[in-house]
Amino acid sequence: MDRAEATLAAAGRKRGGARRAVLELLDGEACALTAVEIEDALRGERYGRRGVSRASVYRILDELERLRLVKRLETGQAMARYERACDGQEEYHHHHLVCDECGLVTPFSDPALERAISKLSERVPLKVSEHEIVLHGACRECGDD
Amino acid sequence: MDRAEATLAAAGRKRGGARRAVLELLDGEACALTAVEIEDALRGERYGRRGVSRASVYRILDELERLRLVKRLETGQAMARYERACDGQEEYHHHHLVCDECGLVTPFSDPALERAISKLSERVPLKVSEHEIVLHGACRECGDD
DNA sequence: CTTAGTGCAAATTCTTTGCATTGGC
DNA sequence: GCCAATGCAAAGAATTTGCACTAAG
Repeated sequence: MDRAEATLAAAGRKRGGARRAVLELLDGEACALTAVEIEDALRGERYGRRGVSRASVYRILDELERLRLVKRLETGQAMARYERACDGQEEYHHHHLVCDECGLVTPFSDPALERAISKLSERVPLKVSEHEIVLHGACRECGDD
Repeated sequence: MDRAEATLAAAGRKRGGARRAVLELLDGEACALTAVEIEDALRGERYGRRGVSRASVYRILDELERLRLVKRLETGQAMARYERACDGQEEYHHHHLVCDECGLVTPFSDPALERAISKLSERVPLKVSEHEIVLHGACRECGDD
């Protein structure tokens, strides 16, 4: 949140209520939400029934992504998801499990995997800045045969 | 290819020229293509200038994906990409490097990473069937500062 | 000849843009 | 007051669907 405020100010931005609401929402959310989920959540009481138009949601997310305050991710579910970026904060870094049956998205993290990724990143023909890992399958609910 | 023919036959499908062309194209391609790239490629000489309507391309890819003959992947580039599935054939299994500047997509594979993934898959609340890894960054051309 | 395979065009869905208005500073 | 921030409605882009027609078995 603080970093967000600072970065935005540094970018010469004013504080809009809508953007503020989006930031607060994502800050409190552990995992990735879709634009529509965000729009709906902001219509709720929790955020003062403020309501933010969908266009604004997209515009705001897009800007936050450029400022690296938000990370956009694709889970193979036709719409993009967004979550706060954990700039450096290891404890927030994670990846996703996606249930292909019901669409449930859950976060997970694994040090061994991160180590493998970072070693790999050094010997690949790309200056790696991000990585995204998605495991697909059936969740407990759906896959209990 | 053979497996494809067999699977399709088993599913009671007839052999259409369009689907055949898509299969041949993907079979010869090492990495993932977008629907449009596929459509364009099939218009070319190599595939008898057959030409396959975009709707068919999507329909065919969708079916092949359901039959697990093709793998769909999202690289954060707004459109999905498709490549042949390497059912069991370890030597074909790979992941992707995406240059966020120019959009170049390159394949790579890494045994250590695969080991980490498979170990991880066992202790996660999901019956994992697939995994997808994408490294984002700047390629040689774009990131040579 | 029966059913899958295709093309074409219209329809959907997610996302972006244009333009007028509102609101920080 | 000036420029960023928003809302609304229209525009776009990728993908899907409906329907008529062709073709494989």
